[in-house]
Amino acid sequence: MQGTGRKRLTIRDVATVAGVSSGTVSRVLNGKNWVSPEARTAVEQAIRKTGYRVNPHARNLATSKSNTVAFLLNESQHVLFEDPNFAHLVRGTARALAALEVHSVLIMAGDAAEQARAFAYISAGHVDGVLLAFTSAGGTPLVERLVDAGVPLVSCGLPVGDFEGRLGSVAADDLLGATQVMEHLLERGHRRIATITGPADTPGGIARFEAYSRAVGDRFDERLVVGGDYSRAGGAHATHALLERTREFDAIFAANDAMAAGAIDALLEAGLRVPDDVAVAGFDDNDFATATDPQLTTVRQPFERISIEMVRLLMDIIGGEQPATLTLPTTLVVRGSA
Amino acid sequence: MQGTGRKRLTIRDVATVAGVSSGTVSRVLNGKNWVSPEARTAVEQAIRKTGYRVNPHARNLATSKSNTVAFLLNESQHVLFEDPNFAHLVRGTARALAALEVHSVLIMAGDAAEQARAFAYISAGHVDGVLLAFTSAGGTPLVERLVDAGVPLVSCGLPVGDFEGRLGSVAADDLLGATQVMEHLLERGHRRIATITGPADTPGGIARFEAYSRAVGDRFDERLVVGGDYSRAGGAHATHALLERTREFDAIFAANDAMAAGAIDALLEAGLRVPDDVAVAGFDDNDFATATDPQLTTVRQPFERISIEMVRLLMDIIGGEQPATLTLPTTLVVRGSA
DNA sequence: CTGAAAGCGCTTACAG
DNA sequence: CTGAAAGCGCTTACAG
Repeated sequence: MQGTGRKRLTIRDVATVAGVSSGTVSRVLNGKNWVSPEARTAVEQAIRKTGYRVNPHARNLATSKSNTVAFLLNESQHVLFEDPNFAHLVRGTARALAALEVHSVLIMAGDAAEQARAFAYISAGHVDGVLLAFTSAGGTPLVERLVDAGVPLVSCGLPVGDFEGRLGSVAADDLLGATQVMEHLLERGHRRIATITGPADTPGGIARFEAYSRAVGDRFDERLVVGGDYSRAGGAHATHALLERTREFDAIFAANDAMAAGAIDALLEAGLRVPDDVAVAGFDDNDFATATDPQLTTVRQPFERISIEMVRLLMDIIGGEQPATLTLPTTLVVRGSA
Repeated sequence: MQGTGRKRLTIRDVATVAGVSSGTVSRVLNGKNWVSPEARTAVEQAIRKTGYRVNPHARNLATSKSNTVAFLLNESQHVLFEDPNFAHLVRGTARALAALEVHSVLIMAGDAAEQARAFAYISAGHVDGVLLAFTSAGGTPLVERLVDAGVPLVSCGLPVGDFEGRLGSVAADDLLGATQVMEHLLERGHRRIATITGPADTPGGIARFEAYSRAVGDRFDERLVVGGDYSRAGGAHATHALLERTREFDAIFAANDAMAAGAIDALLEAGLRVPDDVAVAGFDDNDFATATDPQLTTVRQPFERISIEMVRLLMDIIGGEQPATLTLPTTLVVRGSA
């Protein structure tokens, strides 16, 4: 990669220029303290002068670490690219990793063939650990193999399956968040609150519905519960289904913002006013929340912090710590829709 | 990564089990022919038995290659994730690379900081070459640095800027494709054809407009030309603008499918029928083309083949060949919209 | 066809 | 604080 065919510069070249041994060069490269100020500056100058760059392969071999972390996309691209939460997470973790000077790469593993390749790549030692988002059932086999192989792993949200204590995870407090919206809806005087749930095979979907059930208590009416798939179209569809069953509800709590946006679409289409006729609340506080009219009352997931903590946890695990689980608080964001 | 803390298996362990020297193990690993059938099977069995995996860092150091290629995302994620062409390309090239047993990683380089990190990562030798899609002006500086550093590179479409002969590229024949649609429109009897152009800083945008101009010839009327940004919303917006200027047109050629879909949105909204009042044609033949009603008449870009050729070209360049430029033919796809 | 050995470019105890 | 040296796990001429 050195432009012209020139032989690659090595640590020895730098040592020669600086008038020290290669061991010393390595020490300044790695920020060790057992280096005299003079030696250090001599080496630093030599590096600048020669344009030396360390050879990662040699370093990786010597340390048996790669100094890079993978963000694993174990879903079909399609699904992920449409999800703004996912974009936040990829961006946030990349930034957090960069601050620690560790590299990050994205690895796709949508179908079985890709999963096999991803496993080979990761377990061969190309990366020191892996970050994971939204593990749905489809990605579980890969995660299982990775965990079994002893690869440090942290996911956003608990993955489906039995991984207790074998991988780290950080998630927003779904129960708290959903309770916050429900209490807000109740405070505003709503008594017939419908809900559009998330998929039943996702921890978030389950917890948010649980909070809903507790909040409505005795008034629980299963006609007011309709299933969704976290997509905007799904939210609209669910709302239509709801409207066909009954018009006797004055609020909808959608398990995420995309579905809440879809609910508003459907409500407006049906000639209903939001929030006057029906209030709508979501969950996430992502791009969808401000793309509707009225904008969404919702629960903010602290993605920035989630990203940072995911990275911190992963680095801990790579460093030999036991995998921990972290739950972060959410905050209610009140806008026009409820 | 070896599950428990066991010492990592090496080629020597395999050699011992197989009763040969480590050199021989290496030879079968690398598919050399100077290995007797007996030795080969003995080694293969030993590998299976021990579960040995080669250490990529050691191999990379010895060969000074990484056997991995990067797909560089030198745009904000946002833009790319919404573009179905991009998804095809990433998927297609990953598959083509996999067939050659070379790894692929995605690297994001949206802002300046990420670009700097991407450059460091790539030029350090982590990858042997890089694939690039849709180089717009924003990504140019990075591409320039990479090219200067002698990194093998191939882009889909010619990048903006002066890179002649210094990077490979493969693209569909925009001029041909756009001419195909225009001729189809003309054959159907349309005489007042409007166009929604792509951004003027993209080669595709320029070529498609060029073909439009040639096709309309003397009848060129600048009121029928309106600028777009390749997005669906942009296409709708452009169409509204067009309708405000004049209603005297019987067809629209949009420079891509997303804008064509937007054009249909706007036309229907204005109470016009497609294709009866106004015919609409696009370019790409991607997911948008079949998501409209009526479905789009458009030009198919052979993404599958583009992907394969991009990889082939890149491997050639990595192998020491000079960067080549490849232009692939397009085909007209006639559906209901025109 | 195969073994012994050098070499890839670092890091890191080990002496001093 | 620093140098000499071993070691990381492969690949690849070089002999044979």
